[in-house]
Amino acid sequence: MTTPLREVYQRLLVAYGPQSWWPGDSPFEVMIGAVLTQNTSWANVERAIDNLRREDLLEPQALYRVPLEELEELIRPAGYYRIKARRLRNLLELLVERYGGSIEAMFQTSLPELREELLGVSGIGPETADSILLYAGGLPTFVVDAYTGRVFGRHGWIAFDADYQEIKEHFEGGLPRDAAMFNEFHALLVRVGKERCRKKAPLCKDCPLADLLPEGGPREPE
DNA sequence: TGCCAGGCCGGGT
DNA sequence: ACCCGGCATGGC
Repeated sequence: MTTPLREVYQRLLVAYGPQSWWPGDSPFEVMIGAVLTQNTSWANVERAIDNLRREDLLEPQALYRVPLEELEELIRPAGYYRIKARRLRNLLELLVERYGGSIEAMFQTSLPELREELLGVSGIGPETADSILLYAGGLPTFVVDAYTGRVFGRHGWIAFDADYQEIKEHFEGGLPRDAAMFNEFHALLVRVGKERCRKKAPLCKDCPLADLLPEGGPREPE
């Protein structure tokens, strides 16, 4: 049985409506948020971003010039603040030193090339890279996160031990290469994951995908 | 109180 | 090629 990708997408869209996702007033802000939200709730990320906004630091050159210790204190509410300050700095070095601080210039680079460049930055892994490419750059790459694997794993559509690349290819291979749809689909998966597919226990009652569950209810990892 | 949140790295087998 | 500890704040 092949995964009913389009069916899942349609149901989520009907149930929840368009998510108009990834709050951020600019591509740069979205990019910063992608790093800050690593394994962290968005509410905490917003506090950190608010701190940066208050100091007028949501601009590449300005943030690049902030001393590391100062950056650490500003983003502290987002957690992992020391390592994330270093990761932001690494990313800013790519943006400023290679692209002159121009987001527009950065996104002139082709999707596969820019993806590799981002992955070459210490602290930018596949999900963060894809989030930047899709949500800041509007480029058609599918973002996989913990919810994606959990929702599809519990329905038996993918293996629980499938790695990032496998899951990504599962989606990209079964859908048209459309950035707006990738954007919406991932946002909907986070929505249904948060509300109906927590780590501790699945809340399958009233889930828009409930009747697509396999016999015997949701699957669990070994 | 303890568990969890929109990961990723580096060192050890 | 895996496996695992470390990283840190705030909400429920």
